[in-house]
Amino acid sequence: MVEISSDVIRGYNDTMILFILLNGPSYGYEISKQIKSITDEKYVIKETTLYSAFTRMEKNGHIESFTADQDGSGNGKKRTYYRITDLGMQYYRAKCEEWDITQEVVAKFIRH
Amino acid sequence: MVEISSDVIRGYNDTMILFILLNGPSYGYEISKQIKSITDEKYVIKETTLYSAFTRMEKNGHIESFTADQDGSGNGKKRTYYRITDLGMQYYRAKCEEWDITQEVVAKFIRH
DNA sequence: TGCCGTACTACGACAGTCGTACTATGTCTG
DNA sequence: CAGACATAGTACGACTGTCGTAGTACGGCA
Repeated sequence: MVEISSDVIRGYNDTMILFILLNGPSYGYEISKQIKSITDEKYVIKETTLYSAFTRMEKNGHIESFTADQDGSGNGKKRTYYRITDLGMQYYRAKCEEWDITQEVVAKFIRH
Repeated sequence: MVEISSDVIRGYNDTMILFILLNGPSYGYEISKQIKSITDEKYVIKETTLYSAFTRMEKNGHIESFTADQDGSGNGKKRTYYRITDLGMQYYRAKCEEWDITQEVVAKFIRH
């Protein structure tokens, strides 16, 4: 099994998180499970990486947080949800474009 | 012009350097120029990044250094050349495989 | 009762990149 | 002839993102 080094993904964790949030607000634990399942467990984001990404991204204005119950009962435990902002959308789109270039560039140095 | 963030390339600088060295020994300034030209100036490695990569890679045993004159005259200024080692070759091949997986994984989070 | 899953927070370490600055030589140009 | 520019580096400290470790707290299930 080829392991993906974090140095490669570094710079795309935020993009992955934003991608998940395109489908509506979500929260830490759920996002980490989705990343795991989307990648067939080829990439599993570390908890600390994820939560520190939230802090950074909220500071950047790419996401907004709000708290809500786990169910709709109004008495349940609270969870911190995040939603993507307009700025986050812009950032996401820019990252997608950047990815195209990056792929091209790196490919020139790959020989099988 | 889409700029490639260093966080993405991080982890592939070494691979790029090794790729250049596949064609025989080379030295810092030459390698940086080659990376620039191969990528049509889409990626330009910083001097400090390059030279600190050399130190790291030699410590890792991925490259070996030796000094030689600029020309064959025997009186010229010395340059530090680097050549790829067997271990470096192995590392390079592993990185190429890793890249395939990385591409796949990141692609799942890209939407145009 | 104790463990697993959920849902986090805190803290400090580490690696790689980058800005800045400095040295030194050779060549080209006005 | 002076000054700019290309060549070929070294030194040092700052910064960012990731990660290891640890701890909290609640619910459900065996």
